[in-house]
Amino acid sequence: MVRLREFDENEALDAAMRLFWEKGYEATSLTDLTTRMGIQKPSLYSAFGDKKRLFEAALRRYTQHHAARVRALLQSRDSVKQAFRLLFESVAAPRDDGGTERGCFCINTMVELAPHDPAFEVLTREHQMYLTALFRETIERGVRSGELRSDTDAQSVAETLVVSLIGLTVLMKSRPDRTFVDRSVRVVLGLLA
Amino acid sequence: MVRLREFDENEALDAAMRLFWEKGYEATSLTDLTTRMGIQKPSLYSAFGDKKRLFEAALRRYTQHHAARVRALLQSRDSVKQAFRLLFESVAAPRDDGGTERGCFCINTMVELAPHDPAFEVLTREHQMYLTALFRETIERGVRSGELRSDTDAQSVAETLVVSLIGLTVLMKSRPDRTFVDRSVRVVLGLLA
DNA sequence: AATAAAACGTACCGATCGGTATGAAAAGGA
DNA sequence: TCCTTTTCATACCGATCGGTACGTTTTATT
Repeated sequence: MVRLREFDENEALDAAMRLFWEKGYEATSLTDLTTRMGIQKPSLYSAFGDKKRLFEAALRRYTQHHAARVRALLQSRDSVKQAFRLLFESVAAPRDDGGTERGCFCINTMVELAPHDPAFEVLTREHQMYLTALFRETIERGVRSGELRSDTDAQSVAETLVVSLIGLTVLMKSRPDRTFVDRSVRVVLGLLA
Repeated sequence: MVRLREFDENEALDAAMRLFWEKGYEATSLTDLTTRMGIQKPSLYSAFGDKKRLFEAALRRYTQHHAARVRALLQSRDSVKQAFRLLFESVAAPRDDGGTERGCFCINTMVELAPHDPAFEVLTREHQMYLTALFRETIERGVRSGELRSDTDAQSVAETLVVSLIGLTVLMKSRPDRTFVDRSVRVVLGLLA
């Protein structure tokens, strides 16, 4: 029995993720979605449920990929300071391109949906907590290696770096001066000593 | 000649501001607006133009009030450290209320509209620059009074505090633990020394 | 009191919203 | 090959979207 899917669910979800990431939940219509996903509405509904459920699936996909990327980036350098500098500069990069400027999907969702939907409040909080754990572990590695001062409060510094990274990501959306961004990154990374 | 307005433009704009602040641009409908503003659609259009123009007027009103509030708060204490602590704690406050949790209208707009609308990119950037100037002047006051170290880089620290305050405001939307918030505020304010 | 100008309430506009009913097409099991 | 089951495409649903035409009511001026 059965007729099998003619589209790849992962590819379709990926397309939905990029669209929600770029435009947000409310500003993205089902027409936008079906066009970019390359499927029709009934296929979308049978595979992913309604718009909110599709959005949630897209966000979960994003947070998993994002967490993996941050983890890989932090582990890509022996120097903890270098690793964090790499991470912050990947956010502070100019992006004066023609490409799409999207920031962080999870942060966008924190602003648009978390205050009005407990499910997204939890989902976004858990991602920030996970990033904080990654940061703390990396800082602890730096303490063990002797790169960072032995009296470093890894947890507190990790939390502060997460807050700063969120702030920097949001601020970038207003395209501030490079000097502004560079100086604040320098000060923030100065917390690692 | 002429028949005069039966509603107060400032009151109506104030109601629109609170609504956009709470729900964002896309999620706020004209029906929501006319209901809360207490006027009909033709009155809204003749007084404020279309939805985007009304939103822009509401945001300008917000940034003016917000800037005045921050300025007053920073000037309310002789101690610069105390003043910034007051400001950051007003953002980090629990708000475990039944009231509306809204965060900062300007930050919400940075996330929702600035990346897709140059007018709001400029408007939100200018507000952040103004806040940065307020912070810098306050820090310089602390340096002059001897409360802060004389080698303090007022501009860089001001920029970093703005970034941190944005990050904290956004993070609050996911209702993180008090301990997380308190520790990161403590570390950030540690930049004032 | 007559008039002209502006704001009011109502009722409506086409377009689009998120979501679905329906029937044809496709494919594994018998 | 026939049947059953799922997916596909089309066409459609009521509701709501942002925005406006229009006729009435109000008011300052003459």
